[in-house]
Amino acid sequence: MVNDPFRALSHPIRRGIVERLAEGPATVGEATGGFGVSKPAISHHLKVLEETGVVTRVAEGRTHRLSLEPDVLSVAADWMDRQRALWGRLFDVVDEYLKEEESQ
Amino acid sequence: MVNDPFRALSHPIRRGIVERLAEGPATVGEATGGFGVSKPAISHHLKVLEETGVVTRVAEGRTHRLSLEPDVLSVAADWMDRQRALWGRLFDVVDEYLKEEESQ
DNA sequence: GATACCGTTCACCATGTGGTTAACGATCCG
DNA sequence: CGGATCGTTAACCACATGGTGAACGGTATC
Repeated sequence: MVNDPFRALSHPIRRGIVERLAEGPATVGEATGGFGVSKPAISHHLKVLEETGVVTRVAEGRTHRLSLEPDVLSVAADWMDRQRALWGRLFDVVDEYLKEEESQ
Repeated sequence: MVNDPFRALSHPIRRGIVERLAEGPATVGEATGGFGVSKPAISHHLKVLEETGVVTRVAEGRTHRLSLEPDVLSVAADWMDRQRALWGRLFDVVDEYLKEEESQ
């Protein structure tokens, strides 16, 4: 299960990187500054984001330009939507049950 | 970061359990059958789901009734929605970036 | 009471994860 | 050329994760 967007999002630093890239492409330095960890640690998180397909990278001179891959993230977003649709229906079932209780 | 729904969802077996519970409460056996791992492994995954607040449990005789906690899962679902709203605008951002490149 | 069943805990193991410092390669700039 | 900058790789470490078989505690069933 190497290509798993949920795995990519399971660490707060990686979610932070995704948040910044959701606003637009950025270099490694721009996208990862201020997390309070060393550069190798950042490099590792970027590797995970690349392996899972969430982020792509293009070398530009001595910097790298990072971009989000919405299609891959959509796999996770769509899964969440499907589950939410189901558990939302559970609320309705409970509501109906409670109304039936009241009317008796 | 112990109470992190993303951590709960980072393993396919735990997502499978969530999928089943999204259709309604179930016992451990009902919710976790057929994953092809031993009972201790299942027990551990349930522990993670409980620790992260995604699942609650009520003992009923010798079985346990598991229920989903939508509020906790909504934290993850809402985050995904916010990001998706941002990366939905991303196509325009990329267009602008490419136009700036061309005009230079 | 004996036995089967549901699910957990215990002890253990292999691997993965996340972090560090040090060194490196490549690129830009004086 | 020489030095600063961007980001990676290498080597290492501590801890978390995910799995197993064995044993256990309650609860139902006969």
